[in-house]
Amino acid sequence: MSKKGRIIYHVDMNSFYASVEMAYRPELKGKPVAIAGNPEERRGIVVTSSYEARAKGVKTTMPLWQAYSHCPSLIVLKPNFDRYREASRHMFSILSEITPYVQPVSIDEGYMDVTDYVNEENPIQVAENIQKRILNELDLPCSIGIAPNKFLAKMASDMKKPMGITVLRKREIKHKLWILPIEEMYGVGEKTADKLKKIDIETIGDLATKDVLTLKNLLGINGERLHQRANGIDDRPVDPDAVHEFKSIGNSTTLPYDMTNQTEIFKVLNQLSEKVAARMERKDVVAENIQLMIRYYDRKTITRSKQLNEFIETKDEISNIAKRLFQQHWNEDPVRLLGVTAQHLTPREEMAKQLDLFNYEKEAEKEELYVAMDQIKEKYGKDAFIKLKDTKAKMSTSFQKDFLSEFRENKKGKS
DNA sequence: TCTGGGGTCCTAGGACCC
DNA sequence: TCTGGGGTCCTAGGACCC
Repeated sequence: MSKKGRIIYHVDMNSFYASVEMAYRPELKGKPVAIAGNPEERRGIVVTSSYEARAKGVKTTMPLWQAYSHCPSLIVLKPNFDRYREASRHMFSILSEITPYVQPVSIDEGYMDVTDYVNEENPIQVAENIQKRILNELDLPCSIGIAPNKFLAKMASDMKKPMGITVLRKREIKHKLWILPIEEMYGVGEKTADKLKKIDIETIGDLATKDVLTLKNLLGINGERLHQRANGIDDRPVDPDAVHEFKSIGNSTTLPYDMTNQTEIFKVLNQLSEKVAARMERKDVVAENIQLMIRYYDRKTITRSKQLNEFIETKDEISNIAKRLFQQHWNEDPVRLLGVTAQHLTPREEMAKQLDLFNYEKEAEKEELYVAMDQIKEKYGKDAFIKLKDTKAKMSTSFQKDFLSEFRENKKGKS
């Protein structure tokens, strides 16, 4: 597939959680609605809010009390993740009717490569149909960006909300993209924006026309990449399989109050480990690394991990490692948040293959060891060999390895 | 009485091997 | 009796996104 002629959509649901709630309860329509983690507690923050709430100054990640102060009539709801997942599945199934090249990137957005499924003439028409179907079948608004690559499609879908369809062609970059402030660029967060502003980069255009070397020195490889993106270059393919490739599964929780009692803390670690184990089982994966996260009362956060030389999967295996890590690294300060994450995941089927290979290698090594010993017997006589055999039982694995590599070297030298 | 919970990717130093 | 450079793994932390 040629890179030049791609047509990529980025479909982005508008204030997704709030919109789903409004679809379920139409009486909420037109009202300021916010979804918050735990509305009963002071620690809740706004996860999503309706456009009516946003108009009053309510913003994502804002603490609830602050949101109320901006908008006293705010209706705050608990998240119903099952509903959101259900709506998400339905939405993606609509997209998948157009093309199999659909890559979900989160619960409420995804990319589509429609190059082979859309005539040159009608990409906008196709996008309109998608938008209408999602609205008719789910009562949910979305915005769609249409562009020759993922980055531009992502930026385009942000340009008109809600219910927008925006085309961003290569030749329109200068007047549609470059005029945007640098902090609106996907991939530029607070820290990077600050750094860029220090060298007088205020807009995406400033970034695009800056020399790459300066950017590389400032931001490393990311500087190079951002420069490319700002110039409309992005070759990343739409990868429908990316969803299945899990790198980690973790659960974390901000504690109802700061804890210093280890028994209480261990109880939480058990609960978190149980959740992680359950999700691992659902995804049918095993882990080789466990990470513990501790956030202290002052928000200072540390992560500590343990690489294992075996595959683990049960809640006890996970929680034992998490608890050990905790004991090793806790500084006895009050703990605000705990997290347990399983990393280096392997699908169970692949694990079986890997174990087979491992065993095979062990067997092969054993064979080699025997051959080496036979040679020693020949060379130095039976007595020497018997002595060697006695010590063999005491040989550590690492010693055996050294022994083998030496043997291999000698063999190489001879042949 | 600020700031959740789910992730991904990158960096950088030290260990270890060749 | 002095000392290179590349590759990979492990660990910890940081930036970013939704």
